[in-house]
Amino acid sequence: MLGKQFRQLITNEHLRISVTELANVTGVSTSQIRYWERKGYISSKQSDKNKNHYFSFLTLFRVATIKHYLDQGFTLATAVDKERQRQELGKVFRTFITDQVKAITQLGPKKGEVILGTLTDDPEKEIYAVVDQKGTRLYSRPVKPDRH
Amino acid sequence: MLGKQFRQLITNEHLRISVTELANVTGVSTSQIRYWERKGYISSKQSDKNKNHYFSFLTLFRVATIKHYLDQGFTLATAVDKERQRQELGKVFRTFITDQVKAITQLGPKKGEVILGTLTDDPEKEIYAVVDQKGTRLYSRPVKPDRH
DNA sequence: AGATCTTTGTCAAATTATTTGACAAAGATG
DNA sequence: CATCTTTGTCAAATAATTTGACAAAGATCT
Repeated sequence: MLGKQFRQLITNEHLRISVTELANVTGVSTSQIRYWERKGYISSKQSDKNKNHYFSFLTLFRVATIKHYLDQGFTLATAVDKERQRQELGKVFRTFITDQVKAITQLGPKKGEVILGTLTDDPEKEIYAVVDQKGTRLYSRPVKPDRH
Repeated sequence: MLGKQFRQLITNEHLRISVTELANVTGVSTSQIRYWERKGYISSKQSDKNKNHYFSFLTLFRVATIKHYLDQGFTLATAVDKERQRQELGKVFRTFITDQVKAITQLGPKKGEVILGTLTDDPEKEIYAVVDQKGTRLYSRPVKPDRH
């Protein structure tokens, strides 16, 4: 199922971006990133000396969070602390995508459905979102019995 | 709100990856990617001749989908056709993330909540997911009246 | 007030990564 | 057999990045 593949792409820990891209997307300069890495606040993957540094999506989230706190006026060390305390909202988001988004199916031209699964306190009800050109709308429906 | 920033990072059309990264993540070789671009099946951003080609996340999804169909035995042209007919599940997914994920909040250490909004056919009920180390669970609750 | 630390920017030499045109090759199709 | 599709490989040229070094501004400490 393609939906599963897409979700794996998003959460793929091997998906990585270059330092320049990280800087462009987050607004944190490459020299800041270099310094933060030297301080041990963030990490990158580098197969050998002089080779490119690559950053994971989770690191991207973390850098964006640290930047958020720096913009609020905190010192770098405090921003890093607060980011750590938040336990990486990026991971929450990733777990949600991986475990809660069950399937993505296509219904027709420019129309699809995202299946979110059953309610924990009402397992007879399944939640799904309809996505089309107007946006998205959330619905519930009774769980269909398995055909096999 | 940080949750919004994270969602913007995922759906950010300016987030881009290099051709080598696209090849690594999708399993499609760089010479295939070059050929597909020459054929007009996919596109990249390139600020000038001889500069790096950069691919958007949506293009990443599309390449992955085309690869999926090639692996099923279709010719390249047919795979591209089928991908076009699917209207890019990646866009469905993106719209879902952008419009349906309302907020991501943190409740405590390694625990958070993803707010999905109200049911269209029952606007008094709000759906949310609790994310923790066990995974995720979906719940509904009455909509709280606004304080402001 | 001076010393020290934090944080970020800039530079240049060295190295890696990518682009590009060209060509080969295998298999499919006409 | 000719032509097209699709992909791989090569090498020269160019871009992108790394790295160590150093400067600078502001905060903090003594």
